[in-house]
Amino acid sequence: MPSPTPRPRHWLMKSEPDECSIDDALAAPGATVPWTGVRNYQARNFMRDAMRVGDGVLFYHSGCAQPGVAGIAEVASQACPDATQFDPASPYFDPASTQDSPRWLNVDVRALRKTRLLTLAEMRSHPELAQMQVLRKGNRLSIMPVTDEEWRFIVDGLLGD
DNA sequence: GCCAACGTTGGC
DNA sequence: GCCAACGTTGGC
Repeated sequence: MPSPTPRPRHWLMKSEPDECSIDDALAAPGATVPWTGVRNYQARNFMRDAMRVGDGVLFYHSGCAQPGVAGIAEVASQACPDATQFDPASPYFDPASTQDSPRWLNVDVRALRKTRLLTLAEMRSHPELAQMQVLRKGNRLSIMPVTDEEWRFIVDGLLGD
């Protein structure tokens, strides 16, 4: 029998630093923030079906002048209904979602440390990272798995500085 | 179920 | 601000 693909244990999660930077996350109570506002089914399903507490997270700054990995974090909760979908004042309000059957979920993410910025350009320069999903043209997913090898390469590199 | 239109993402 | 890529919507 073919062995099933193991569950990813590491993730890359994008955040716009204007909204929540690694500094903001580290300054939050318990250095933990609810990862609300995900409105993409594939990203939601990663949180719902594959993430486990303790999984490693590359905290990635997107939609800014200097995109790249800005810190290391970990998954700190299971996926629960995202409260912002029920808040008409929120930009993430989803009038089609109901309390009985919430459409959107979020995990909590605990920031562990800020690192030097590993820029997209630098990531592209490393053959070891060439297969990373975040480097693919047209990539728009805000949450994606990172392989054990990619995780080790990046974390060792960042923490070795 | 197809597919065009539309909106959003995100790097540059 | 531009534009490529892609997800979603809605008419048919």
